[in-house]
Amino acid sequence: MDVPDSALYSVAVFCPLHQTFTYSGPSGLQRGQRVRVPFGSRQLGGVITDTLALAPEGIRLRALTDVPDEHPMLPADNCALAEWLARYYHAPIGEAYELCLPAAARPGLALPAARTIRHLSLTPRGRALDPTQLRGSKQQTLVRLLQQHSQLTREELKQEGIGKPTADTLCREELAQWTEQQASRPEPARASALTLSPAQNQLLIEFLNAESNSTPQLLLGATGSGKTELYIEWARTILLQGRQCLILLPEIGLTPQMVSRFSQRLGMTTAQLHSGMTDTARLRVWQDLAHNRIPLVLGTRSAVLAPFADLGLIIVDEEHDGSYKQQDGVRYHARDVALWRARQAGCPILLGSATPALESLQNARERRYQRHDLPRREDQGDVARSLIDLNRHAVAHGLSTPLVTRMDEHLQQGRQVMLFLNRRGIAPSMICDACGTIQHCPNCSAYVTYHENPARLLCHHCGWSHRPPYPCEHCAETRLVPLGLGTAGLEQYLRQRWPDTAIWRIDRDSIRNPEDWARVNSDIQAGQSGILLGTQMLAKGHDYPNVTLTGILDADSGLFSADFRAFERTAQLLTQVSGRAGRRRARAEILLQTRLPEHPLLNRFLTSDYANLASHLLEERQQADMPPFSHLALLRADHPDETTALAFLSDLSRILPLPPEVTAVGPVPALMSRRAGHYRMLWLLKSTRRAPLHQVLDSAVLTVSNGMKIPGKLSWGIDVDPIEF
DNA sequence: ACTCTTACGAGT
DNA sequence: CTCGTAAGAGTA
Repeated sequence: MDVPDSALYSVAVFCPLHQTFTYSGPSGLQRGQRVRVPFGSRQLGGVITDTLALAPEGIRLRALTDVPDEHPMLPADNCALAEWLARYYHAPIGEAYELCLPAAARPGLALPAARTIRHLSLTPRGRALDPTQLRGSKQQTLVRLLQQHSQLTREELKQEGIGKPTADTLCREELAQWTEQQASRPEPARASALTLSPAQNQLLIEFLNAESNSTPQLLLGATGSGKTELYIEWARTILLQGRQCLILLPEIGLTPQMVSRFSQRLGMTTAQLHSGMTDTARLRVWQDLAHNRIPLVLGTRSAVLAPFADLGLIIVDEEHDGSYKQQDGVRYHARDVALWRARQAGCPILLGSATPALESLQNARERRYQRHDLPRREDQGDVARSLIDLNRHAVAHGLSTPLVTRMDEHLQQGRQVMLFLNRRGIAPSMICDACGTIQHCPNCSAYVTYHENPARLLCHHCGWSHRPPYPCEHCAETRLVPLGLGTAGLEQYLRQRWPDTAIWRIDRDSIRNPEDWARVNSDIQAGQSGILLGTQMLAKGHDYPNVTLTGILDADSGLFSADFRAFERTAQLLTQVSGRAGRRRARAEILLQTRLPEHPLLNRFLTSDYANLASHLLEERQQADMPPFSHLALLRADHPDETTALAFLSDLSRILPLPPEVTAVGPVPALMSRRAGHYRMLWLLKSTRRAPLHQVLDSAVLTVSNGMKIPGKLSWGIDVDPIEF
């Protein structure tokens, strides 16, 4: 028998609006339950946020159309998380709730009517493709497309003969068994003294003591100091209490390696959450975490939004890493979300890095965090750093004569040499041989790069690509030649100059998946003499104990950016790259090629550790009244037409009253002023206290949603604590 | 975001 | 006078 719709609910509807909507529905529904609602002429998904006693006036009350689950899909903690995300990042409430659900559980996604792949005509490059005839990654891509377009599950597709089922990587009810095994181990802290160094053990005891207070712990652990072992041993004690651990990592590339280290040392299977998994696999982990069937998970950015039945510890590895910041939609920072979650769950949190963000170091200075330092292990040799003045030495193919001499010496001794060049491709730009014009991407304010295998002009910012020959944008002659040096170009030269030496290239083009990483890495670890070269992927990856010489080919490349964080990022990158090498006794050296041998940052880097560099940078930030000594937020507007984007922000800046503490800059063009055919403008807000900043952002949202006219094709948004301009 | 409504210009 | 694109408003 049908129950009449007797109750009223506030629903966060999955659409980009900054309000909830009221619906009638059967009584007894709870906050966090998924619903489907009529919205205009559409049916959209949403989540119940509240029960109401009476409806707002002047609305046409409509009834929920569907309640797919018996119980709330989002636990109370995660509803609170969604509300906080919407409030802090000034995101539409429905988008914040949608973000907190795994993709496979977002009922509002528009689903095409077609249920069978027979009705689909997928014709990439104009040719019809039969997925059963494809193999490997091509097939996977097609399977993903088919899934999106056909609404078929992976299993159903498999019945059609397409794709293979996902492997079950989860650890299910092993925990009781594991805990029993652990009982035979001695007391945790003492047990670790078997396996941990005295310094590590001391820190572990400090961490265990810190569990009772709510201060976040900051671990400044040099590369090679053994941060990971500490993570694992702290996690072990939490698991033994029967509570859950969340370990955040910046990159999907690092996850498999960490998963196997955790699994091995803990003696249990560990789960992972990252964007490389299928939606179904992620949904399964997500639900197992919510029901306490998984004790520990390693994951990238979005894992910080997962539900936990009994969260006991959060660890954020490489906490300074920019990939923790989401750059579209709800622009959250996973480290900051993690801090909020730890506070809410009342559990300890550890931020670890060899090169912490200046924000975190300042928080430690102000005693908001407790700082711990972990030095390198004693058996590891020291590193000598020096500059090579490129104004005084000949350079061929990016390598100065002194660097080549040192490379030959190290290679002859059977050592490995590492070359760092933060540009991929054959060349970072192309110049016209006829008129000298450097070529731009037709859609972005950026240079095109040149790649080979296959030969292509590429834009690294929008994905534009063109097969040569390509006419010059200025004179239309087809005489473009590569200009400058990228990692692929360097590799070509190295193979020619050192034909009998092993060469390993590590960048996004040569390392496409974790398997590639693992293969190249085990090759290098085998210890054979050779040269490895790569982009910043080198800084994020593994340790290379046999590398005794590191060459930074262009130490200046990070010093010219208009971004106020450029020096911080350069200091972090140089420190991380340097830290990869020089382990195990042998004295290692680092050579930085520069055209600015007097540059204070580079000179300080020669003699100082990161903490010392950072305190100088903090002083500069304080002088400039920039973060962490002030807070930033920005309003962005994108439009195909530059004046429209500008006009929108100018109007807003004229309308909105600014509290005295808030200063505004602009509107100004973004550092990359045009991207993918859209002009991007920014209006920058700065304040010493956060509250007045949020006040301005609130009134901006109010102004735009109530009555301010928005031109078509204009997309606008708010970025709180931005890291890109 | 999406879709339904209204506005205006070229074509019959 | 109708069809087609474009800008605008509203979603409970």
